[in-house]
Amino acid sequence: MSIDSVDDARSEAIEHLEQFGLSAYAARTFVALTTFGSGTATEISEISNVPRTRVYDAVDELQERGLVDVQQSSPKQFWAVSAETAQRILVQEIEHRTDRLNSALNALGPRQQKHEQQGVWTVDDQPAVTDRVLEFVRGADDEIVYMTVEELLTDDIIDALAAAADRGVTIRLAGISSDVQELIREDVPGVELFDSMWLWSDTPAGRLMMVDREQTLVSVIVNGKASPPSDPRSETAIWGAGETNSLVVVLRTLFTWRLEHDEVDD
Amino acid sequence: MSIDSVDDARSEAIEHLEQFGLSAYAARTFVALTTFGSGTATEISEISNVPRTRVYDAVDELQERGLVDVQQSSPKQFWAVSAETAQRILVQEIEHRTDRLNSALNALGPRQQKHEQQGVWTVDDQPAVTDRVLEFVRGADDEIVYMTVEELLTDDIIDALAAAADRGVTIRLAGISSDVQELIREDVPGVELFDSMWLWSDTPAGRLMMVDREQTLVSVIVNGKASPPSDPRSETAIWGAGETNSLVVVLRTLFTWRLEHDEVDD
DNA sequence: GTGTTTTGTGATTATCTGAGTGAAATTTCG
DNA sequence: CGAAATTTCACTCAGATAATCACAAAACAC
Repeated sequence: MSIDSVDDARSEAIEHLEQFGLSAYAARTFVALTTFGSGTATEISEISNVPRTRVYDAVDELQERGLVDVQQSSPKQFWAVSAETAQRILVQEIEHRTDRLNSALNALGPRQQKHEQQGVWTVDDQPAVTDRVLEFVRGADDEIVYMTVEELLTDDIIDALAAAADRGVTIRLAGISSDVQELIREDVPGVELFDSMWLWSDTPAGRLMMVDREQTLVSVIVNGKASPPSDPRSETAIWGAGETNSLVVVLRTLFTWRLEHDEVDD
Repeated sequence: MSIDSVDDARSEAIEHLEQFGLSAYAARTFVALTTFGSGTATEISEISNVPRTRVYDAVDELQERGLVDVQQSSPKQFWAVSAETAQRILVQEIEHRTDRLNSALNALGPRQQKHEQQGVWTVDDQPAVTDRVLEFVRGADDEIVYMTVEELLTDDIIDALAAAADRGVTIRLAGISSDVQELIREDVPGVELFDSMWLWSDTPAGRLMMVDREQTLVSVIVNGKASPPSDPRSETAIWGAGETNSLVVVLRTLFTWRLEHDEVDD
């Protein structure tokens, strides 16, 4: 293990600890202590570059979080919990927080979801688009039509589709190469696969979906812009909901025609 | 649901969102949007007290985290994801972070744990003490002696003890009322229970433990100080490790005598 | 089409937290 | 007791973020 890789790990650990709400001093102190297990303020200061006089504050902070124990002697000795224990402590804090956040948000009164909407919303970045797709799939009652390319048919989406199928939702999938079709059939029983070459046969792909004929989403990969090989996950989507929503109307027309036409071939 | 309870939930949600790294404006904007589902900058400003001109920055921040979608019209409309989705997004971020943190910490080189130590370390607050107890139990190889009162024999400790018993560690427990003894026997097969009235029969209880005869921990409940009914979870412990550690030597002597003496009665 | 209001963007100021520094108080040890 | 180290405390400074303001662009009213 080279000096650099240790230094990298060190600064990465510090960075992440700060994101858990620790001060810079506390984070650096903890990392210093973790490499040794224990040490005095002077020792900590030397390898962490934390001013010696402020090590004590940093340790106080860590102690309150249960990450460090102290030996009441002079000079004081400080001891850090193991990486595993630290992780356990931090994760537990987070879980507690997410629970409280969730109940607080729900206490604000469940708002009226879905239903009629006028405009069209835009979502940026692939993870966010995937989130929206998942949300739609999870809320589906009757039918899901989903056209995409394999790169965008990730495991979490397949799982959500399978769950929807389980509760009786009709799944209609398109855009899958025949190789993958078999796999999908196994994972999502009852899925209905149909061709879709009439669209983006070779274009910079995206997704196209309709749920219960009243929610629709269209996305495109937009890495054609500045730097093609830079970030392949730049995707932009628009979506709309409601019987009379313009985007819904357009896509429903398209899909309906396509699906009916398909039934003949099938 | 009264105004106050809604307000409470609101500020609590804001507080927690900030702890996830959101700015105050972003947090308040998100909460405002969550109550409505969607709205314009002016509407958001009115109920969130975020300066209208700053709502846009706040929304940018939320958009980058995938918590809000935008409608490109004038006036712009903003839409917030559901509480469930928000939680999913945030938890996923956190999980990613803890993974990276853990590997970074482990990359710092596993330090030499346990072994000979000179002094005794002090731990404050009940959760932290429990953490240390758990750490000891998990690292036990041969034998665990644990004396405590029922309040401090929580489920996670019982689980850890059961796991230790599974891998062949001898468990010797004391301080349990006979009512609970039966339960313990079921959860931790092979556990050895012995009496302990010679200590703290009715005193402000604590814990006393020894692992592999080379790690020991003593704790006391200290709520006798300022306000008795204030915080019942104020516990302070000291622990030490190593064959020759003074605390270990003392406790080992006590325990050894006690255990041998006990065998006769048993 | 023009004047007025609303909306969006950018620049500017104020406030606050936390990093960094240094001076006193305490302790240890010769 | 005095010197050196340790520990605590008070203070300055910088960067971030909250808050305000000024202006351009768009929508609306008439």
